[in-house]
Amino acid sequence: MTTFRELAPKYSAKEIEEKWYHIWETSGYFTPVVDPNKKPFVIVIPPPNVTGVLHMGHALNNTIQDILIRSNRMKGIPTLWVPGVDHAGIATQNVVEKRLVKEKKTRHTLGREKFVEEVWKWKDEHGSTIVKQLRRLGASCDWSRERFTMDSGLSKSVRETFVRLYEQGLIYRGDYIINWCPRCQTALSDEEAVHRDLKGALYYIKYPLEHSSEHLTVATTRPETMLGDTAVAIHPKDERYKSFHGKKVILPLINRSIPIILDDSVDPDFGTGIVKITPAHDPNDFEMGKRHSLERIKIMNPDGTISKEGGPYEGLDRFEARKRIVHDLEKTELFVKRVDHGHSVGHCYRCDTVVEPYLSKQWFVRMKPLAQRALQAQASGQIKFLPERWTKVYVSWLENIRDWCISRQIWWGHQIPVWYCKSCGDESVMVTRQDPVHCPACGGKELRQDPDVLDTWFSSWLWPFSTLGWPEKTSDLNYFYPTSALVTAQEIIFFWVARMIMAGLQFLDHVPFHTVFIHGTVRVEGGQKMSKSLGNVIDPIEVIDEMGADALRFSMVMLAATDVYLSREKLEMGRNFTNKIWNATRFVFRSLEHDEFILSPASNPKFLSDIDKWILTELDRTAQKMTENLNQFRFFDAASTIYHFFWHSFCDWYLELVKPVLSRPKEDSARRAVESVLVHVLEESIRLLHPLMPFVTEEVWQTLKANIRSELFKPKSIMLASWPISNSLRRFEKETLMVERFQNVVIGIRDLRSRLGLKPLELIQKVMIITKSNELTQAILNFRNEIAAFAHVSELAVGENLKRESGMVGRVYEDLQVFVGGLSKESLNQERERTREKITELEGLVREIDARLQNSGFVSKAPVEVVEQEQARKKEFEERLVSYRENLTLFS
RNA sequence: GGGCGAUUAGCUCAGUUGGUUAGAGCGCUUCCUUUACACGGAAGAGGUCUCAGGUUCGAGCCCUGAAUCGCCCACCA
Repeated sequence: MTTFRELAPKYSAKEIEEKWYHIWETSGYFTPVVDPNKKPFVIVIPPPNVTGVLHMGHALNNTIQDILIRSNRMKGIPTLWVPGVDHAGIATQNVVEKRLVKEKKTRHTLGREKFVEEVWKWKDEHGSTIVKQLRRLGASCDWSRERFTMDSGLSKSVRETFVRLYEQGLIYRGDYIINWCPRCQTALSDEEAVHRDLKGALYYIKYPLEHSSEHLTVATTRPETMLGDTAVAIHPKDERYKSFHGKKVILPLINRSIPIILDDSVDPDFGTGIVKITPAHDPNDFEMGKRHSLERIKIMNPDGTISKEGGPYEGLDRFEARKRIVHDLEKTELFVKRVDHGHSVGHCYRCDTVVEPYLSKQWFVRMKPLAQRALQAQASGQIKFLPERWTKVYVSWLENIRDWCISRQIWWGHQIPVWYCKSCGDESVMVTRQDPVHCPACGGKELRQDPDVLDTWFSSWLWPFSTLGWPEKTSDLNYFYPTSALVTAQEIIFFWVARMIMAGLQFLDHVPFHTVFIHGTVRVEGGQKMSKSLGNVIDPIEVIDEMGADALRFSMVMLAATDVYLSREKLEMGRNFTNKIWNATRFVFRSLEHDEFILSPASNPKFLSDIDKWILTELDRTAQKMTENLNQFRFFDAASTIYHFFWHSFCDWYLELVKPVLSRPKEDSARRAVESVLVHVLEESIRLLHPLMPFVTEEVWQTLKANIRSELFKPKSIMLASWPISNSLRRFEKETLMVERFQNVVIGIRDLRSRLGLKPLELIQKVMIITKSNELTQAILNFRNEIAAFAHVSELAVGENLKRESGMVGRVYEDLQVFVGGLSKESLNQERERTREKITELEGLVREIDARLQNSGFVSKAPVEVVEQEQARKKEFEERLVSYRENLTLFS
């Protein structure tokens, strides 16, 4: 048993964190106790990639989730946080392929089956890295419900979803232009092609008119695609080119005759107003090709080299081909010019290769009908974004949604549940829940499954219900769906959030969550995103090793009101606060002489001093504010509320004030009361802090529990202790006001002391406090010992009608004045100047208020309270002015 | 091209429906090793709230415009 006396002088985060996390997990505290009479609080984790390692974005994201989970759990609500990992198709495949390269193997030499086995092996060995790291952060996920997007249950959800959508006519297969990554050799969705502005060039090339010496000049940024041109297009109303209508041009280098077509989509103002059309390599051209029934010539292989359709350029890499084509054209009269041209080019979000618009046969989900319901759900208030402005991002994406390309030409992922009959060909498509054994059309048994796998997001979008057992009607699904909140970053609103909402509505007729909380992006100081490739990463695990998880969590929350620009120094805030908590605890513990305390001291006020009542009142206010802040997802405000209370109210004032009391004998009743208050305030503070800083608070709480016999410590863990509930009966407003007066007196004396060059421990001979009422005089006298101790004063005079002595300087408050005497001439001169400045300042303020009060508009239109308030302020300032002016006369 | 956000102390940012003399952390200055904590304590300096108009009795907050920065979206051949 840890005893109070044994509390280590230094907080050793590592040991304590490991100890408590292990106990929490093995005791099953993360697993909710289902209570049918209570509405549960549920979050599903944004599943990190199985290839991932914890970065600061995860640290922030999961800290916020854990705060919500832990605070709700303490409120006695059955609370579930579902953890899991995403199989991250392309990313994982890339990682494993890279490892194979070291062994001089490729996935093709291994074959599909062996390769997938390799990936599973890799997953088993390395895939749990991030899951372990989440534990180090303190995340109170229910690990007994941990899921993986490729596990059998989730695979079943994926299959069910695909089949349903297919049956509903919402999945189709077709030849379209998609984004193709020549390095990964797979299709990508529009969201996976990241557009970036690049410096490129616009090449002007003459296309000679057939049977004529005339020519048309086209402008293109991708000259290599001309190998696949099957037309040139002009705007039908473009007067310049009217005479070319119906004619043909000869494609240079290839010498193919291609038509001149008329199309409204041509912008006459761009380039020459003439555009070359490559239907197989450009989405616009593809559409135009459909309208004009143009041939589609694929001039590129999947690896980005020129295909045999490219004639003399066959085999060249696409960028090499571009250079060669430009070079070859330059040798003819057909090359006009090259001008610099900035344009936006898609890049593979996984490997950053420039993607190619590429014609191929892919599977798509028809998104419009799904988007419709998702928009409706938002409009009817079933979905709320926080902060609200993200609603607009969500809405405009859904309004402009395009079909989702879901097939990927990789091997790691959910293979598409589609079979083709070898004898009937690709047109006979079997899409079934059970693997088919024969072709329903011809009875043939030679079936072939579509080799493609599904986009990883096709499993992620089912996450809020697939993790709970859907499509089975499990009790988990019944009890925990829909979930309560989703916490994520802005980057995946499209990828994930919007699609989950669509899936929830489509498959369960209910939004998957009600609140979407979007937190900031973590960046490095200077503004870049934190990324490995930039080498500017601050590793959260290193920070945890060095400062502790609590420090990291607290700092992140304090910083994350908006996007976070992180630096090492900023993280010290949390470290320092952890240290403060630990040391305050040590102080409290070593001050305790008893082992039984009044654990709700506020209900026994007769034993309490005004100072006790003040700290209890502040504590109650803190509990109330924190609860409100957390309810509104205002994590920064919650954190700064408790930070301020604990550090500045509790440590700086209360602990210092009670030190003299704690030097009294054990039997002293005031001492006894103070001990109770200390235990009470400390205990409740750490309960308030627990969602933010789970480890240090558990350690402190358990030490209290081990040494104090009380109902309060009945729970086995602070995790299971109750969330403090604010109660006006625990507040002492009048005493609190008095303590604030007293604090002002102390601050005033200290200010004067420091201003007049007196050392902190140098005794001040005389302090005089002039009050405006006998009541206040008595109140101040109650604090005479504290004032003497705090301000180091040998003689203290308090009263309403005291005579100020010449040579004393003072500070003026609303209803009292503090004077200090025994000063040097130099100090007096300085203080005289300061008093003059103060007078000028107050005169200015009074003039301002006067102007306001004389403004008839203000008096007639402002609320009565505001007018009265202004009048009161004026009166107060004027009184202070009188005092300061009188003070001025005392300097002589 | 469209949209969104930001602009408040030296730095990083709060400031919730308009209403006292605009706050915090870090940094800075002065003092203090007083037995919980120097990862600390006390005191202090520091702001024409980007600019220009407007609404209002009253604007950091609402409206219009401008500038600068950042982010997102987009089929700029």
